Amino acid sequence: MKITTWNVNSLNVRLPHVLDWLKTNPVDVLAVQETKMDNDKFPREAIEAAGFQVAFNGQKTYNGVALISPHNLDDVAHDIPGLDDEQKRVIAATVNGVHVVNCYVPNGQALDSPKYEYKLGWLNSLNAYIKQLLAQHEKLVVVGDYNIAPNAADTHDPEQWEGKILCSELERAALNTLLELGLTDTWSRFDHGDSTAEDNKERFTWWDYRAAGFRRNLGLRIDHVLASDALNQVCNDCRVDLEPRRWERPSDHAPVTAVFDI
DNA sequence: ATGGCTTAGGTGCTAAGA
Repeated sequence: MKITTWNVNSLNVRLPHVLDWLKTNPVDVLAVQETKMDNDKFPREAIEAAGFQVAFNGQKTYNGVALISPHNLDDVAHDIPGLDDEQKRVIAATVNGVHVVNCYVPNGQALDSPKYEYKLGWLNSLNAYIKQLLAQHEKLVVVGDYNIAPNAADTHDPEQWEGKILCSELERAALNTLLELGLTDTWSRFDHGDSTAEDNKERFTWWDYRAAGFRRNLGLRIDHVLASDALNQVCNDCRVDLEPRRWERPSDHAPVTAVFDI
């Protein structure tokens, strides 16, 4: 079973990329973030016509998440229970017995921004939600754009990013709390080359559009596939696909796929 | 050099992303 997370940065713009990528990458679940469209604008027909089931939770202009699968999406759930949040950032469903939670974690903007407080509170609520789900689902994956680089090596320039948004102590602590509930960052288990090599793009999932960020590999690893113990034990790969980042008019994020022997 | 580019909304610019 293959499960992919991809921040598409507008599904309106990126739908052709998504459908093209799925043709050559037959994954079991594709979790997308930043669809940036209301539910009544969602291209359900185009995705279903390509042979997929789809569930979506969107809003105009900002945020928005969706799950795409060739299999049935069961027990679809939206948002974080008990969290009063206008922003559409979470959708979950069960696919072939695996419960998949797709998250678009708030960016936070800067440590002195109210958005940073929102991000930390949001992560606190996510942790409580995932704790409940882990008690209910042995096979659980929590995927998405976390907007957190877990370690210094997950940035192109650890000195530049030290303590900055996406890399701050409290953000990393919130991610660690999530992992300590019983999840593993599957990417970290596999070899991705020299983590200090400037030209190694395999270690990042996002590159700034500005200043030729992709060519110069000004990247961060902020998109993750976290797996419960039962799934982690049968995970045999997790890696980023750089190809769609090279296509014309790409998303600034690349897809990350984990493979499970189930 | 805290900019660089890309998106949405709306039609000239601002806001937001990370």
